[in-house]
Amino acid sequence: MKTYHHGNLREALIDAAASAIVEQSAEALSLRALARSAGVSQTAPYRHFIDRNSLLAALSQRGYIELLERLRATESVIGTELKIRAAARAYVQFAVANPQLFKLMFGPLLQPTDQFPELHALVRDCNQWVQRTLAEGINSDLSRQEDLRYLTNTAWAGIHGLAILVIDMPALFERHIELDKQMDSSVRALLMCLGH
Amino acid sequence: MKTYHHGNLREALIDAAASAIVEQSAEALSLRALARSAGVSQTAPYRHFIDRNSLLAALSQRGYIELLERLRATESVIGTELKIRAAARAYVQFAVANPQLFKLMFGPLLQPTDQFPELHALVRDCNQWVQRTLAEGINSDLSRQEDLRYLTNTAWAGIHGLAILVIDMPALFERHIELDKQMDSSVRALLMCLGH
DNA sequence: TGTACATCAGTGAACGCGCGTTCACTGATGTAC
DNA sequence: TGTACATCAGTGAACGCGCGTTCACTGATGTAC
Repeated sequence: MKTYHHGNLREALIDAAASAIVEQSAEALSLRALARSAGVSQTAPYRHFIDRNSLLAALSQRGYIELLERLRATESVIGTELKIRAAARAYVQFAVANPQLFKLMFGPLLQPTDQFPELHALVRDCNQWVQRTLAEGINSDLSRQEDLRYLTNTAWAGIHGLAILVIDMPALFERHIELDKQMDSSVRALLMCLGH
Repeated sequence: MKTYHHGNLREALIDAAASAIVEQSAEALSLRALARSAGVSQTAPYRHFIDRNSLLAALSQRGYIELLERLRATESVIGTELKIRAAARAYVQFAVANPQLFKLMFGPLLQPTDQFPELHALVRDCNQWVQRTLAEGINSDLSRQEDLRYLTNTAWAGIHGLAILVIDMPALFERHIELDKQMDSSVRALLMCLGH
């Protein structure tokens, strides 16, 4: 059964990392542990990744791909407000479902991402998707193009901050606070700030 | 000059930690390095802290004390909107000035804080101050008390998210984005969401 | 004022740990003729 | 179809690192009489 050649070690290692990051922070992941859980010697990973950060970059990439999928899936929603709402919820739900991965993706560990071109492109795609979607949701005349960016940043910060607070300060959301209602409240604020 | 007894090693170690955290994340701080930079053997810290986390908790405490000072200093501002604005700016400015410390304070490393009663009390004070200040700034009738909390969480998330994005995704704020203007935009959104 | 002694705050050696990475290697696979 | 050989994807030992923490210790300080 066991072959000398694994066949798909690269993917298997990223799988192992994806499992491990459910319970530990990305900083706590070690190449050796991942190799172990893929059933392979500790030096085998170096056939597929030049170093530890390259593997983490691949993991982050996978996260961005899933996040983008979830976000793009909301494009079919009809109506500006409902669309924005669906996108914001998808964003927060992804973060809550994958807290450590989310923090790897939006954290400083792999930044700047210039070193990892594929990841870099995905980060850019994701940022652009968010900015564009929010910009399209704006319902008021802006005197200048520049103001648009401040507005979309503000809106994004509201959603991103909710995600981070839920992950890092769970105590805030314990007493009778339901995440669904909290998201509704935040989405309402977001829409208001976009002029709805 | 050098005495065998340091005299104030406890504070000196926290000082060293405060210096070190300017450039590294809290995770990267090591007791040994801090002892070294305090000019003391690597085991000396154990006279003052039972373990590494206790020292980090003391550092976090100091951060909360400063943040609370900065926030309380805004209480003298006259006028609800200006007061909220000043508080939000103080919060973000503290985060930007002390990014790694801010992340230690609001991050998962020391959470739950039950283990460190003094820190725990400060965290609670800070949360309460923020919630109360935002609640006092609300300018609309709320049908139920419960809704208040969702609203203040939303408002806080907006500010906290801005702080985190500025720290972790600096690329977002590079092109012609001025932090001051961004804060104004976020504060405007915050006030709008509180009913102004 | 002097002395015996308890206590406090340091020291330095050592333990055991897991890590990232390099190195020379070997077994498996694919390909040219 | 068979064989020689290049290439690929693993192995296992080893290096050097810094860490948190424990231990028995010692020098400095404070205090009771």
